[in-house]
Amino acid sequence: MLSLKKYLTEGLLQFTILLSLIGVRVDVDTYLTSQLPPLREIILGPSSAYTQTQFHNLRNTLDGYGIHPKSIDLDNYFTARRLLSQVRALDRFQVPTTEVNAWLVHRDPEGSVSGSQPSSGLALESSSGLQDVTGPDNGVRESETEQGFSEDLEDLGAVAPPVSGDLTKEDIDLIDILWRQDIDLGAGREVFDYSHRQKEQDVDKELRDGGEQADTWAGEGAEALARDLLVDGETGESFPAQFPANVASITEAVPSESEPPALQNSLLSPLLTGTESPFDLEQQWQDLMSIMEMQAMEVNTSASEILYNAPPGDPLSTNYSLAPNTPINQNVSLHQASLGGCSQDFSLFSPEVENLPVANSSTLLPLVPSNSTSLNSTFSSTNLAGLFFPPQLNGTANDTAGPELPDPLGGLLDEAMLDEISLMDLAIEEGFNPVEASQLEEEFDSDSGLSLDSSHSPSSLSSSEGSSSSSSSSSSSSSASSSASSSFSEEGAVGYSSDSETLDLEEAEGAVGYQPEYSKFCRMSYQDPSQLSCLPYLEHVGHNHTYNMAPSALDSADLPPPSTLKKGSKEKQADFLDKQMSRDEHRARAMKIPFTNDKIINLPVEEFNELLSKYQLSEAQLSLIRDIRRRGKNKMAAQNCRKRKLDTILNLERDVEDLQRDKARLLREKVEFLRSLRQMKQKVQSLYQEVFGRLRDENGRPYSPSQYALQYAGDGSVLLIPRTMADQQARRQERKPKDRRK
DNA sequence: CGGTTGTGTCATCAA
DNA sequence: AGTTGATGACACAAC
Repeated sequence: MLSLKKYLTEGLLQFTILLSLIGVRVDVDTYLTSQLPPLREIILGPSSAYTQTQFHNLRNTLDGYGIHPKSIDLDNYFTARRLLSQVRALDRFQVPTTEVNAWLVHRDPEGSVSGSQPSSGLALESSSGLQDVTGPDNGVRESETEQGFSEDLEDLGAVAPPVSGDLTKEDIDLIDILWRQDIDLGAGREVFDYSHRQKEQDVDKELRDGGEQADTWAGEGAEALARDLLVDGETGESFPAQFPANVASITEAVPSESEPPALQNSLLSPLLTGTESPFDLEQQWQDLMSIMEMQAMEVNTSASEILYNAPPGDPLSTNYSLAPNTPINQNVSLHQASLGGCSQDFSLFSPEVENLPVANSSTLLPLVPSNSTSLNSTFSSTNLAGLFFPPQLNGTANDTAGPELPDPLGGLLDEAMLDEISLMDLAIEEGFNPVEASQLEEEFDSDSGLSLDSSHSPSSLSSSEGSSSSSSSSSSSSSASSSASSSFSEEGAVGYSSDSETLDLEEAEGAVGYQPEYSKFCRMSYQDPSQLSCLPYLEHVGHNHTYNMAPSALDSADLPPPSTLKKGSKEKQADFLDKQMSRDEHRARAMKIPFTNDKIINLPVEEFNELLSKYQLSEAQLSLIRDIRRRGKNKMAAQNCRKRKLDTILNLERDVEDLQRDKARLLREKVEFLRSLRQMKQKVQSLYQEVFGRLRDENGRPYSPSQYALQYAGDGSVLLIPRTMADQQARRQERKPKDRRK
């Protein structure tokens, strides 16, 4: 029994590990097509692993444990994978093209090497630097990946150090393209796509090696930095080369001198005051709730505890809270103090700033509306058009209520997301070892082979089972069928039908001069002492499983009874065997049933009826035989049922794990996306600020941001329009997505 | 001694 | 209609 348990436990554990490991890399399709053909059927249709036949066959192996569960596990595993793919398809962020692009990038790590590797190099540097900087604050983080994640999150605000030399041409090209898109198109969608392209690159790298998550995550920051650098370079002295095409349409001339920071800041403030759409709010609620659930599930408890207990001054939260705060703050001087400079998009998130998260929060938070601290306040307005119509000066309801509502949620969500992601994804996905997986796979194959080996119907005895029972049963059942049948077939049928019917079973047992040889060898096939010694685990089995033996084996086991046994040992064995006998066996012996319970239970119906017809059995005997058969089969069925139940539970467990991992991945992707979006917004804001600040009216005076605003036209041109018009259009733009959602 | 676990058994349903 | 498998429920033994 203990060995059986151990075997079961270890097997399940190993297989669980295998599946979790495979879950990181394995492509379901390959399994479907090549390795496990039945799985296709299983996935496409009802699980064949749950069919009675298969289960039954598997169960008729040595013990059934460790073999069948694997097949079922695989079945459920792939079902889980399918479910997971569906979950992935949910696209909770409502991002068109997210899935396809992401998968493409995932599938082809080579293709993105040129574009992503340098970034990852940058990321490494930045992350390491950040790690050094923020080390004391993040002392609780233990694993490398966690650190990477955290650092990456820190990168949300902290841009990697300027290592522009590492940028490849592709990087610069990409940056350039994105830059132009930002400028030319001026629509939220482009920013959105860009952010996703960025995200895809990150995800790609991430998938390629979970251990490089820090690189991946920080890579984006590095890329953003690259863009930033590019922007800075272009916005420094001369007007950006990409700009004039659009700026040409501006109604007023654009002086080339730099603008006073005050004006820039006053412009930047409204820009950063992104309006939060109800959709975002709802999504964040959902995410928040899901995060709560995940917390409750205590998955990766230790990691979660560690991460959730991150110090309040953690750069992660600080970045999230600080960055949006400042823009919302409409005080020019304050804004200037926080942002430091409009041309420096990410100066706010420089490591120096991160070094003093608490100080920043203490200084900045009080200046900010109480609940307007969230990256969502800046991220929320995916519609850039709204971004370009700074509304705060008009003081419309949308301006105040809209962006502020989701802020507290956003802050919670972001922190929770970060924690969750780190604890979920890293704990589950890290440490995937292909070699180990292959070994496990081999193990699985061997096991499956075993199962196949023994997965024949009860009528055909498996070799493994034969070793355990049939070989010994050969002696016993042979004695039963040879000696017993020879003696019982005449005697039994005729002799004791009368008294056996009336006698109590036990009485009959004791009353009838029952040959010990019969009881010994007839029923328990493995009760030969020599055989028993070879099967020590059977000693722990309080019940016999002789019904597992195939009749053929029993039939083929017609060997003469071991007459050489000494009487003392015989008695001992008899006692032992009596204890080993099941109730039905006792009953059968009491009723002098002339064949083994194994036969009774495992023979096919035809053979069983044939066997019954051979003997002249009383009604009580026939009834008992049918009961024995029924109970025996039911016992097997119950065992199968229990194993199946256990497998189902285990599979559900694994499904939950997979879903949680997937959820963590999605959340991480969302963080990536939000980060990208925020960066893009900041960039757009700085550009807006710069362009607007360079505008002069006919008198050479700058336009007042309270009266005028820049607007991107659909054709990419930029117009200077009165703010009232801009607000109207912005409101119209906001209404659209709402209607679309309905 | 009570809770847990494993097992056998019965009743029942469905195929 | 009988057989068989699946499964919930229960009892019992072992731990």
